[in-house]
Amino acid sequence: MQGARFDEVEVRRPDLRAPFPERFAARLVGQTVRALTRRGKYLLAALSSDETLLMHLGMSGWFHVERLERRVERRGERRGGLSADRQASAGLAATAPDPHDHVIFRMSSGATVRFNDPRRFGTMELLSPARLAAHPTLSLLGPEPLSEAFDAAALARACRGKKTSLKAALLDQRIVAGLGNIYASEALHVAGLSPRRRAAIIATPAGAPRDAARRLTAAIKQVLTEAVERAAGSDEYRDARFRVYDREGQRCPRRGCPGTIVRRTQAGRSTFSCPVCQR
DNA sequence: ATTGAGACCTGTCGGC
DNA sequence: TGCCGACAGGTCTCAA
Repeated sequence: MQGARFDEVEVRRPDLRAPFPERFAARLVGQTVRALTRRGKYLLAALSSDETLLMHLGMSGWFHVERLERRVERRGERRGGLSADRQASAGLAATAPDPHDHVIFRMSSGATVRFNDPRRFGTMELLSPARLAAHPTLSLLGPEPLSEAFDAAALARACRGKKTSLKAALLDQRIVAGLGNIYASEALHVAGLSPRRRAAIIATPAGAPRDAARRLTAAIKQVLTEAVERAAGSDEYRDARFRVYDREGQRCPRRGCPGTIVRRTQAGRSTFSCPVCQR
């Protein structure tokens, strides 16, 4: 998409979690994507008109990219290796779109980009610079977890005085941007911290980082870095093997730990942890 | 002001 | 085989 123009925009189902912007397709066609970036779980396409196309995948959303130059695509994708069913659905797309393909972008580069989202929790917004800057969620996002700005001091400051649990704090996008339910559990396990402890325990009353803040910050960076490396080009969600997520009743993977993974509900979400090595 | 619960929507899976 | 409830990766709103 980057550097390419929207030649055709097909909205096949305009009612995602939020309704589509007025005249969404008409406003996109003819515009060029100046840059394609990410902030937290949001994707941003900066457009030639200075507007931004803001996209979120929700729970079940995904983008499928298909190019006209098939040979180029095959070579490019070999390293990651698409799963067999995804290749099959790619072949089908041209003739019989999936009923959950809600938006289709046809780009001047020859790429066709389909946004598919069975649960329709995803969103697409088209925002002026002013409305982008004032976006109620985006403007409040915390630091990028893999940036230098995210360190033990920043995490401790954000958690200072918080009565909520560590798990809930990690899911709060204002504290750190982009962690979801899986990697919140994973990071707490790596850090050896119980998801049920109060978030405030990682900071001194003055907001300075305790050792737990250092361990947690390092653990977040570690699990995300590993996940990105593993996920590049593959179906990460289905293929991934997690330390604790979705492993209730199994042995704790920490060397020498005799614990068994438990699942508990916190703030309406499943949390997985080892009650022996996470304190 | 913070916090947790419920809502949004569809698909899948396990149990009976 | 078929039906039913539980559960799923994320926000967002509302009421306590």
